[in-house]
Amino acid sequence: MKKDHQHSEFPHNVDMAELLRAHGITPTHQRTEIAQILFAKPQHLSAEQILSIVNQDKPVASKATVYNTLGLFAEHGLIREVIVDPSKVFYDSNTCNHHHFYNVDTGTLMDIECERVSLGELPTLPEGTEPAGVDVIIRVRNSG
Amino acid sequence: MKKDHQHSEFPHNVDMAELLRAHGITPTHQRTEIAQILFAKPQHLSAEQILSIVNQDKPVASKATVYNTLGLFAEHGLIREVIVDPSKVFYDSNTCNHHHFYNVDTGTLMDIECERVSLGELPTLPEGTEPAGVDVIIRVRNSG
DNA sequence: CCGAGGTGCTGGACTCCGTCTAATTCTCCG
DNA sequence: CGGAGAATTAGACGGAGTCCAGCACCTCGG
Repeated sequence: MKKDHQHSEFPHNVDMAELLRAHGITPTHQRTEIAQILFAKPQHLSAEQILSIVNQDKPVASKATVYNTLGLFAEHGLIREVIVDPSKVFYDSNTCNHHHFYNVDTGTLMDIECERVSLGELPTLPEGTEPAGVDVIIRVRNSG
Repeated sequence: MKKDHQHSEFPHNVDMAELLRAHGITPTHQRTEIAQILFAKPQHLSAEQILSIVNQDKPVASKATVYNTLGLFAEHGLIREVIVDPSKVFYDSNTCNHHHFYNVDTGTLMDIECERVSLGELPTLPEGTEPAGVDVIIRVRNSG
């Protein structure tokens, strides 16, 4: 199969390439395509969803690349992993400090602006550890 | 293989049987054995760990039964599912309102008494939903 | 005592998300 | 150009959890 990593005909890609570079990530065709999907709007997508979206018109990235890329983005703080469902991880393109509603009936994830949750200061951490993130998940179910 | 659901030679089992009945669960040999493991002390075990503990001396319960039982216990509020690691679910025998530290380096889970985390009142829930639980997870990593 | 029906348990096959591997392609720079 | 190192790929693999068809055991009525 022929590849064309170097052709970036969409000006949009340039912005994404800059964004990636700004986070210390070498931009590639696959990475910019995935970044565009993620940053099209604030949303919560699973790896499987991203895999199918990125390849819906023509094959762009393999499963391994999607997983690698999402891990890389999360590692560099571009996106945030949200673990609420044991069966899959969601990736959140909103990295502002915020929390989540999770509807256990529908599997839907919604943001909560952090001002709407008053969380006091952190308790003393266990010996020899440093903070790596705070997740607040409010699980809800349909009342109907 | 011969079964003996009805023989409960350990007085301990009686307590567990009562506990199960009090939560509307029919006590069986497998269920009381699993309950004893869970409630021996406050702890966080995965389904796989429980499976191997319950069968370490002699075969007591199959994988399917362990999963069914843990789901049943969680459904009836005897234990609490803790979802912090995408690769497995932990079951927490402490159902008091509390939160968790999760060490991402070691995979260790620790309780935080709820008094040590000041969490204001819930934000307005999404339309047509009712609360189903609040999880606060403070992720830490080794600073060494 | 017998048989029927209901609940619970079982092992083994199966699914699904995610990871690994070995081989290929791309990029970059001397 | 040419070679080293990074990125990507297809497909095999792994592990947690689910499903299913059949068996074991309990209860109850006759």
